[in-house]
Amino acid sequence: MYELKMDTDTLAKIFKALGHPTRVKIVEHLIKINSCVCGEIVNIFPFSQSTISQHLKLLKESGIVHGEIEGPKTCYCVDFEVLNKFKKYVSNL
Amino acid sequence: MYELKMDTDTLAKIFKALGHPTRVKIVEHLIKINSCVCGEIVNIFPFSQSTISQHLKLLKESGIVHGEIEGPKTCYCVDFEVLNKFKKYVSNL
DNA sequence: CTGCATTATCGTTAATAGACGATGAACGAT
DNA sequence: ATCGTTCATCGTCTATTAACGATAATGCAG
Repeated sequence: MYELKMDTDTLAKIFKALGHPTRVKIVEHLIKINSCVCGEIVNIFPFSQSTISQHLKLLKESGIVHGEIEGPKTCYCVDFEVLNKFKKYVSNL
Repeated sequence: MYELKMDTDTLAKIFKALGHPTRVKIVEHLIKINSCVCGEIVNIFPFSQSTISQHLKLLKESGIVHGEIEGPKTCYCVDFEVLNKFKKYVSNL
């Protein structure tokens, strides 16, 4: 049903998405709270709302995170399907 | 003796270094042959020698790879110390 | 319908990355 | 001492990234 392996381009895109300290911290935070989180991500970091929004967009485009609109807010959470495939790849390096 | 944890900036630098398909393949290759390899890396990829040299430089700067000069050649190999810490981080995500 | 809160997008600017060819540096062999 | 091999670095060009403020879009509350 699902692809088992990730191709190199997909992997590189995820690596690239994680290639910024702020995005690493965003993903760590999303994993830690283990649920979707709406909005307050912006308040955690010393950057403007638009900058964080851009980081989230990059993370979404890589597939490691997805966001769902819930009314006026947007809910972000880790895509554990993708994360687990990614982790499996790294652990097999 | 060694640092056990990698700080976020170091991690992000490694992720970033792996954030390009060619560099992913270079690292995969270095791991597969499990030894230092001199030179012929350039021949594997359809890019110029200078481009590959740049990619290797980035990988070296991230710490995941190191290169040693052996006479007129340069020997590249994975720094398994760094790689293992990195793998441990990812597996704990 | 008006306004408020929330998030995305646009436009800008400066910095970094990706690719190349050309040049330069280091070494071994002749 | 010169030549060929190997690799790094420089300069250039284009494209992408990171950050911001400003603006737009969405949906809820009144």
